[in-house]
Amino acid sequence: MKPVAFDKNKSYEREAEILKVLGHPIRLKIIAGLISQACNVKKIWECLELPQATVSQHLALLKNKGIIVGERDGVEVYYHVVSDQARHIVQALFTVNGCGKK
Amino acid sequence: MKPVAFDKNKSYEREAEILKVLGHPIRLKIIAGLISQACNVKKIWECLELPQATVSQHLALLKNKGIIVGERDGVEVYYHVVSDQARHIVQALFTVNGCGKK
DNA sequence: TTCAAATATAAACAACTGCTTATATAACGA
DNA sequence: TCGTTATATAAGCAGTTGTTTATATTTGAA
Repeated sequence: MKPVAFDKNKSYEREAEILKVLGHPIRLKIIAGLISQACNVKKIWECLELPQATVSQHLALLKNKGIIVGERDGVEVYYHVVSDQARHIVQALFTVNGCGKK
Repeated sequence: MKPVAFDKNKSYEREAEILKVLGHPIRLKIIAGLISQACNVKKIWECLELPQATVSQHLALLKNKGIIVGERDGVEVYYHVVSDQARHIVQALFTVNGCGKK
């Protein structure tokens, strides 16, 4: 049967959470970067010219939501994107141009 | 030339804002509903069993970000989605299953 | 062991968000 | 005009978020 347009029962909690996590300029920047190439933490904060702690905390958030994972290689930790959902969202975000004005 | 992976200059402000606005369970519910059919305010808050003011405020937010527009028909206001970007994001969100775990 | 580099974590605090409650505005019919 | 319905807006407040600063942890090299 067809889904109801406005469904009070379907919660959307999980889906909203993903959008919310990606909905921050720094995290979006990080994810966009990690989609194009896995990377260690230092390179990220150096490239973005942001404090190390700030970047680390954003990475922790993304990791906790299952969007990225880190792999340790010696002293460094390389992060890469594991969520196809995140990849598709970012792709959708950038393949459509502008704000929908006709 | 190829884009740099981590670009401190590209700001992502606008893009992050769209994700942020959609990244709330109620607003996501509203948008998902409006994508499948334009609707007036009363029907929305009745279907979702939410206070009128709450829904109105979320609608105002979505409207201010250029994601929906309202059209008045007498006393009622019908809202519909105008942002293709929003449509694509929601589509991406629901066509990919789960959280990227392998 | 000791040191330095890379990364993570914690505390504090200002700023922002979302809800509730109350009130305002708009449109229409009697 | 008045009352009613639909919608919007505002104030207040609790809870959340993001940044800064400081400290902890992990690893490898000397």
